[in-house]
Amino acid sequence: MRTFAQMWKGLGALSLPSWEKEVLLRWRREKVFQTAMERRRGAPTFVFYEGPPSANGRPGIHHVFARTLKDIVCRYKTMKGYFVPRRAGWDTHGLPVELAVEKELGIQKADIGPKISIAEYNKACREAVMRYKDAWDELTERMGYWIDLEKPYITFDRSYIESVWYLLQRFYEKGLLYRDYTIQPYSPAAGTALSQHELNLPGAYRTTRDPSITVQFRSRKDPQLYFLAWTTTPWTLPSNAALAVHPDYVYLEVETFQPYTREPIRVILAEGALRRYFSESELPFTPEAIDLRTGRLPYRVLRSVRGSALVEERYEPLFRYVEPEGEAWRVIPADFVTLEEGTGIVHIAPTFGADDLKAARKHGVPPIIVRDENGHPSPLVDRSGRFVSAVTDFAGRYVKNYTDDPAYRPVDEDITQNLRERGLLFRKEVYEHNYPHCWRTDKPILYYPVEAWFIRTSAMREKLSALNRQIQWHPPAIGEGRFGNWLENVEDWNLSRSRFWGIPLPIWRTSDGKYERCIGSFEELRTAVDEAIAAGVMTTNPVSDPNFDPHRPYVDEIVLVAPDGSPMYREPDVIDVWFDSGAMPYAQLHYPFEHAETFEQNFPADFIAEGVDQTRGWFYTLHVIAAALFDSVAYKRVLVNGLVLDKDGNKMSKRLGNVVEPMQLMEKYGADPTRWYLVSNAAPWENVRFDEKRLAEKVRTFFGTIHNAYEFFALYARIDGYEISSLPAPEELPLIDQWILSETEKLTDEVTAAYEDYFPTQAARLIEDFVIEKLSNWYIRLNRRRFWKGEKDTDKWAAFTVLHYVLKRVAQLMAPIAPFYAELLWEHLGMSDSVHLSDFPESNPAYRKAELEVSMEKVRLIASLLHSLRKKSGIRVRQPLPQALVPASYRMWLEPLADILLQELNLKTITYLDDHSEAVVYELRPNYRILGPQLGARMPAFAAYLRSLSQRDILQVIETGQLKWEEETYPLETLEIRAQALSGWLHASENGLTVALDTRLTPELEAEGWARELIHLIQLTRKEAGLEVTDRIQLALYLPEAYQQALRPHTALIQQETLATTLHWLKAPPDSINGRFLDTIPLHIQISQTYEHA
RNA sequence: GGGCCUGUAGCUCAGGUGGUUAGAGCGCAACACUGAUAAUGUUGAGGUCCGUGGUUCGAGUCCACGCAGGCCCA
Repeated sequence: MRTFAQMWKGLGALSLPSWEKEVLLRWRREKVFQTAMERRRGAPTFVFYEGPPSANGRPGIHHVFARTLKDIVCRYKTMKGYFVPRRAGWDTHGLPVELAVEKELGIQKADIGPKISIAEYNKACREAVMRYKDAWDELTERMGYWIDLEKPYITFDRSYIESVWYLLQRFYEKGLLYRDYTIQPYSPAAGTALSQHELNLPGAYRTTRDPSITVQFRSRKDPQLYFLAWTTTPWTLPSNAALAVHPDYVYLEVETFQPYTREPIRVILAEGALRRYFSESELPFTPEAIDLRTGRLPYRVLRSVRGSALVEERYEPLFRYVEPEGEAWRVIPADFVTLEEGTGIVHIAPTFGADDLKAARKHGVPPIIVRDENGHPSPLVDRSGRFVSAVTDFAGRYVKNYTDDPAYRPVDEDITQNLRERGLLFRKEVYEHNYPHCWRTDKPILYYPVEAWFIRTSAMREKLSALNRQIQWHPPAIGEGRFGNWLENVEDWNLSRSRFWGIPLPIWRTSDGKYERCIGSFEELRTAVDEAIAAGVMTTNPVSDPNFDPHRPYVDEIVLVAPDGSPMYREPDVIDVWFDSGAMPYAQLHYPFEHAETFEQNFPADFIAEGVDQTRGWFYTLHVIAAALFDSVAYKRVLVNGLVLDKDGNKMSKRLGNVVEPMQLMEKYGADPTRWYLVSNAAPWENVRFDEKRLAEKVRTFFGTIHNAYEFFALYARIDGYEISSLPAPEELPLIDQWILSETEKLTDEVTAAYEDYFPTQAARLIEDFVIEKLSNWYIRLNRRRFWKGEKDTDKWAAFTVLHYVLKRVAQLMAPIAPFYAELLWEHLGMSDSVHLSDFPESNPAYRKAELEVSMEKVRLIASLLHSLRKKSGIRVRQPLPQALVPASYRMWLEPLADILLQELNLKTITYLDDHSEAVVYELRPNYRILGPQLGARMPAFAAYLRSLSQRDILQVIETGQLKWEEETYPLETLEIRAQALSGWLHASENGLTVALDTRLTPELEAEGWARELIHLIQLTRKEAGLEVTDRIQLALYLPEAYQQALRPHTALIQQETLATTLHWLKAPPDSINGRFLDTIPLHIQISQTYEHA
């Protein structure tokens, strides 16, 4: 057992990184995290979900940010008595993994199959995805993020996938999972769809020159009338299925000439596009006026009409290679129509444009497609980028030069020529724009129809929105705005990804699409395979193997049998990885196959936290799955964090070289300051500009201060062998102790409220302010003497006890945010266990003295004003001054604490000036808050009147308690009285408070100042001599006689303060004068240590 | 193009429901203290509250339109 004197060991200069490592060792050795969990087992559960990161990249500082927030909440809730299971997870599928593997293997997507088998490829992905797991685990531990890394959920696990299949089957059974096609960026040269990510690669968008043609669609009901539409992709015109107009725009019917045939025609285009095609200047209305070079055409406007009135008009198609399977070739309304380019009428090819498809579906316009012998639909351009045979005129032609054929003739030109010959080309130009290219083949992409499976989220809009309103968003704006708006307009969720490394869609179909089956468990699949074996389409059952890998390609090898005996093949897609992570509440528990009860208890989450970028990611997919299948929210509360930008507000990127490496940062400054900085700097949802300088500053300002406070305590506790004692009742303590305790209790309440509000920023700021301002700057500084003077009396003991109590409380309050230093402080304060095993403190109302807090605030304000006055006077604080003058209204606040003020400012008395004192110069101002609504526009006049009053008038108003103005009486409450000055004194004012300082010195005061000056000089000498603060000395002094005389009455004080057992005044100056008194007077100080005899 | 967020001192940020002298910390400068001393304290300088217009007796705060930056989506 250590003694208390041994216990209060100092830590020495602040070195958080190395201390933190010791704390980590201790946590590991004593299994503190596990203990913290165990102790709360059986308590109410606080459900937290960890969003799974992907371990195929290194963790960055933004991960530290999000994880700090999660950790704070979980630690806080644990201290508050909740059982908070925290299970790590890994997101393992998806494009980033595939890309990394392809880069490493030096292959491309197209090589999968020919050069490398899917099995090998997926094996490489599986190995690659956990590449940085160690770096992640290391970071997790180093930053103090308490989460269970032993049994993480992993999205590629068999059990995880089985749960996902179960969920997909439930979507399927509810009719919410369906097959359709979607328009996606597609590279015919590479033969593959491209992801958004690939389009965003640098260099993907390039300036391209394309033909830009305006063509005429002949109206069915009026053969002389044409709709003008504009396109930069003439090759899509054979696939035209509709024309779109904006329902609110004005359209004009214009009489003009066909520029190539010179026949008179009438055309329709938007009023806002008129100038683009017809010049303002008057041209004679004759064919001769046509100027093909400038595009100037004579014209006459015949009538105008709203876009909505054109809807449903029919027109003749430009090309009629295929008969549509429905009502095509009509005008439909669409909001996306603009006047920026073209005619205000948009050519719609549902097979080659995402907007086109959307609008066509909305209005029941069929796509222009052909069907093969099996009835499979196909667009008019095949997957290699060539027109199909049905497009007789251009059959087999590439729509772009995908084969680097030097003799390639752009089919766009031929189509244009064809139209021109038929009198349907209205204008031809060249258009320069940014168009996406395939990053592998450098060829322009096509927007192309791709088969896909969708979740019918559009059918759930209302439910999604209603459930969203139950979620508490921090901040609310994201829930209402970004997320809420998104839900209200949500489109169906395209689940399909034509890739390899992902959870395979568990759907099998016959080739003719007649039969289809969605599998929901391995058992179901096993049975289905048995049936297939019985029917002869399979020979063995791989699913019987308990280690069956449900990934591709193994799952692709499974063929099932349809009721009519025909084989069913798996739909080749894998699913969007966002579904993986959104399925995490269920799949991490292998629900419903196992742990159904645990699931019930852990759904939905009480709390999740991730970055804003997850709004359409994890936040969304969690929400959709829970809403669709469980009629519930997936999380009750979500804390959204902003981005971590560099110090100039730029996004961090490897390219800019401004990426902050979190491990290095924590090695250099420590995890606690990093956490504290990220949290205290700004609200979580704001973007943080990460500035290393500020982090370094945080170490000094906050951690340095609290550490100094502890070191101060330990220094004297050690000397006196302080033993931890219970806190005396408040009334037994000096007011200053009562004050700091009251502030401590207040802090406890406020910090608790901040944590309860999921606002750790506020908690951190409150703690900072308390530690720096209240504790260090005021309480400790003012009480230093109590810790070292004299013997172990009750007052000294109380000081120790109070400071110990306060530091201990701070350790607990800061523990969620700065778990390391809090732990260290807790331990060094002699507390057993871990601070993280303690119960979060409740404030003790018995120690709360609100009025004392206010008083002290006034004292500090006045002290600050008086300090500035001393400064102005040029009289140093060592010199006592006779009095300060303060308005009498402050008496009730100041009187109990007057000693503090006297001591701090080295004053003899405080004089309270009567409110009606002639010495005070007053100013009257209106109380705007009260009079504003009453006086309205007369306000300025009233204010002017008050300014015009003389001192005498004002004093009279104060005496009588009322003011008369314009026939009306105004009581004192409607006015504000400010003491503006104190005539004849050195004074200062702030916020209507004026104080003054009496700087007149008497000989007595002056002598006292000298004594203190002398003490100061002797202390310096002691220090130079290297004496301990407790060493006794013998003192011999020389000063000129007059000073000796004046100082005699203070001999005792001098001896006491300098621990001088004897003081001998030298009559004559010694040979060597070794000092100067008050800068000029010759002084000699001679000290020698007194050795006490045993 | 749409949705959302942000804009206050050199830097990072506070500024319930509008109230007339806009605050803090850091940094900077000066000083003090010298029994927390590689510590501590005090004071000071420093602002077109992004801009323009509006509502109001009164706008950093409310409204409109812009500008700049950011995120997400097209």
